[in-house]
Amino acid sequence: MHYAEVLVDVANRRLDQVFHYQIPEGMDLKRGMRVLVPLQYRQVQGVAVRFTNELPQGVSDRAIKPIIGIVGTLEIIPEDLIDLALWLAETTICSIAQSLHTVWPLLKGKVEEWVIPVAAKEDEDVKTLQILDPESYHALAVLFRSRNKALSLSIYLKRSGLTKNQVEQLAKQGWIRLESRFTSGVPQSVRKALSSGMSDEGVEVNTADIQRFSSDYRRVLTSEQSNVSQKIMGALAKQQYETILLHGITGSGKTEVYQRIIGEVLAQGGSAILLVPEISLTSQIASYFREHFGDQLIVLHSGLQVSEKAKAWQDILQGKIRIVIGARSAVFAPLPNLRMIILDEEHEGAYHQEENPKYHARNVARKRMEQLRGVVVLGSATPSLEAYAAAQAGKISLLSMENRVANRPLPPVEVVDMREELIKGNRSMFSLSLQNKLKGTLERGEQGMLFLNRRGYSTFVACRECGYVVRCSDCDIALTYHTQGNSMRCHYCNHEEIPPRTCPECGSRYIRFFGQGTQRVEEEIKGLYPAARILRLDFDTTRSKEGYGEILGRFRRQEADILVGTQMMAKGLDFPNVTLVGVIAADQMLNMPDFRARERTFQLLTQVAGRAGRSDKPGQVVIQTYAPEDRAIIKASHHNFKGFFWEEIAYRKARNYPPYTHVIRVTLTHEKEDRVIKGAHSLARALNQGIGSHENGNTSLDILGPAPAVIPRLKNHYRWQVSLKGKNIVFLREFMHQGVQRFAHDSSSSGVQLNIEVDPLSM
DNA sequence: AGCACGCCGACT
DNA sequence: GTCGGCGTGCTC
Repeated sequence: MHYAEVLVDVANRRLDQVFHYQIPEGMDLKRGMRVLVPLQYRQVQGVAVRFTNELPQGVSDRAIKPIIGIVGTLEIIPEDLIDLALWLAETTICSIAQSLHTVWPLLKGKVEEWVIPVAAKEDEDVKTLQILDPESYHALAVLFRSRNKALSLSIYLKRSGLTKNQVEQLAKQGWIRLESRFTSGVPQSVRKALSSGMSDEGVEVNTADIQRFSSDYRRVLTSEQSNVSQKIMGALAKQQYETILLHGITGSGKTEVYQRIIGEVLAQGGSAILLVPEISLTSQIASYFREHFGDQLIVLHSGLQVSEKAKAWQDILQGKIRIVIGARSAVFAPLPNLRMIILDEEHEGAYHQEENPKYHARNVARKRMEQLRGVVVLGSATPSLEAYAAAQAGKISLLSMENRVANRPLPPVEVVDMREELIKGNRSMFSLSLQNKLKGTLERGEQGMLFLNRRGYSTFVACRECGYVVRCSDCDIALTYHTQGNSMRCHYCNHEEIPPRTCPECGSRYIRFFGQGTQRVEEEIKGLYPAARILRLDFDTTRSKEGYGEILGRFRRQEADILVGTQMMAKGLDFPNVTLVGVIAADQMLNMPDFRARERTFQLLTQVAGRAGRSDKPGQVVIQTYAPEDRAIIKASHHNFKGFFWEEIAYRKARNYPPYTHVIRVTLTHEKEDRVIKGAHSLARALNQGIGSHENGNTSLDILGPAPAVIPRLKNHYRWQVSLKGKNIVFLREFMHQGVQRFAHDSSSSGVQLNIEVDPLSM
């Protein structure tokens, strides 16, 4: 007997195994095909992954059901991508259904029940029914009146007002037939949507950036650039997997290197993927590459319409496209003969996906290139400690570019100690030095950028009498005051409240706003320089008002003198007239309760500082801080990445933090507190059972918790945590996987949601 | 996930 | 008595 092994498309850990089905006579089933299969009471989609003559123990031959049919015969999932999906589910500990959908988005579409009237019953019998059972008659009339004489069950239930049971009764009596149909998620109108000639995201293309890139493109490569390109081409020629870290300071011209090496990949008949951290950055870099590579190139990211994405995928599969530029999800692009994946700004957190499967594009790129024997290039001016440490350990290669292209100097950075400002009697948000420099910048008709990594007006609202802090009723998070609408908002769930006039705890009138946000910066600038024109760039303004591109466009056209914003202002922006950059409170990031806070502060300061003086006008940077002696601030002010790296990596090693250790964190959530607590204890027990049954004698392993999560309640759900900590990530994953499987079979697990994070980026 | 089965409290 | 809520179990 020949069976097909099928992965079913149901996002549940308990179904993460192959199910065996009979292959009906005459069915031409191939590996990677999508199939419709019966699973208990329903029919589900699945992917045929293997053929076998054997059944696993405990599965009897009589239990095996036949495959119902093949779905979309043309779309066969390539073998390496099936393996990639299995690897992804294993390494991120998510369900196989979730990883399959991520690796192969064409899997969308669903099985639906349809109601079809039985033709023979239409005339005489229906009239009889009208007399005997008027209610059913009306329900049937709905169906016979519908245009195609068939409706999906869900629509039919709404229109007829029947319950599912009543519909099944009608089916038993022979009036109607119930049938499962597969509705593909890809509309036929695909072509139409794409021929209208929009830019890649339907966003206005930024001409200033295109011009900048174009002039760069015509330039001959510097010796550093061509040297580095040669070395990467050498790696490519070996036809072996290799990861190369390209550390090049801001303005050293990494983009031209990417262009040169992608050209080489194409010349060898291969194809390549270039990843950028954010969707907003794809269009400008794509315009630059399009000048050279024309329509062999496509932009791919999650912001595209379903139809656009489907069309793009079809073009890629048919070999019409050889370069894909996109955000992290583009790392899965099924390019034939893929030889290279480049991650620009590899240190960016946006390469990590927060939803299942919680993957890091860097790891996926490495896996794909291992499979296909290609090259991964990681580019950054401020590499992640992880990547640079791997390079120092010889696990990946390191190439450096230490000079800027036109020999433009990096801007001088002044660090201001805000404690001294207070001693001087200056109680404003701005140091005297920053005030002076702002004044000069405005007088010269130049522009400035002010950076504060906190939106809203103030960070919390509290009573000065009793210390009561206003918190979100669903999340237990301190609410942030926004002048807009005079409201307090929860930055986790967006819950909104009017601030109280008196303290709800003690009744005092001393309710005050503490801390500072971007709205407050805007207001204070207006007070100091009434004539200055100000724009604000943060989550609130980009969402509610004109949006990101619009605000940047206005600033670029110099319709404003000062741009106030959060970290979304730091990335890849190039405004020639900006000569002053001020960081209002560098400590805000530095003091986050996270061992990576210092690394992030260094990266952000370096990037923000890089916004000043990008043309021939000299730039200057002011960093305000209460911790001027901190290494992140000192090294960033000296533009000294290597110095920072060696100090910080020593600290990580001494404290046994990543990359010297690994963590898997599980957050359990449920509406009811007692259910989460029970669940968390049960999971901890399930994990503890693993100790001893494993050969973990010389492998370090700690089980931490169960304990309430850092945010104990979020969106009306209680949260508890259990974590694993240890040296060997492969062992940790396997250990956790088995623990979770045991937990899933425990009764206290039902209804409790698990959020599993392997090597979480923030702790 | 999605469905059936079985067990308990509050209604005609 | 029985309706319906929820906890439990199973899927080739």
